[in-house]
Amino acid sequence: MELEEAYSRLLERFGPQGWWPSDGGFRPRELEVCIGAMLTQNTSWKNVEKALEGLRKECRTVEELASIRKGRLEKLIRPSGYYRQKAERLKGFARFIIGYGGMGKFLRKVTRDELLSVRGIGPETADSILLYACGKPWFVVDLYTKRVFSRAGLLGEKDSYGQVQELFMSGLERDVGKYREFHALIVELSKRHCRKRPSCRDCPLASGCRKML
DNA sequence: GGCCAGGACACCA
DNA sequence: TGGTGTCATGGC
Repeated sequence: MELEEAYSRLLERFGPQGWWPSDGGFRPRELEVCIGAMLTQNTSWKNVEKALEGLRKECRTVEELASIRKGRLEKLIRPSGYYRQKAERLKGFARFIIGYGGMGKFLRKVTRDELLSVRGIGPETADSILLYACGKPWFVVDLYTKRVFSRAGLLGEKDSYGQVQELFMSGLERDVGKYREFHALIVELSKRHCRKRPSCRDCPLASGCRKML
């Protein structure tokens, strides 16, 4: 099975996921993706939503994020876990964006290396921001991507982030919409088929692997 | 009551 | 480079 075929199968089964930013009150709305990408590190999206819900009431711009008291920010994002670390890193990220020239310039011009220089932003978070906030074609690799596609026989269990990303970016049409949907569909596949009691029989990709993530 | 979620980083060999 | 401990809440 090739990657384009895997994408088609997932899209047909689960439909479009629509992960890109809706209007949640942050300005610009892409800021929600940037914040969410950091808050969701090793954390379920449900908990992130709780944190965003509190945050959006009093902190909707990078300027507000940079100036809010750290203790207050910790309280607001507490449901997302690791709240001390994340509060510190979010404020640092906000200062970085302001120093960069503001959200507008940041979204247009920031590079992957520049993002990786920010404390708290690693490869997956950087690519999530580039893809879902900046609209640049960087494929997001997560643990699920590695596990699902190594079981489907398309990559090795121990391939590095860069190797996996290269495989997807060379094996797919370079298209932001497709990259966005594909990553979201892989997460959806993992949720539905690979957790707890694996339902492998009708798995669209690796039928019969019978393994949990 | 244990396990784990849309990771990153410091530290070590 | 590769392995390990740490950070922490909430849902199931």
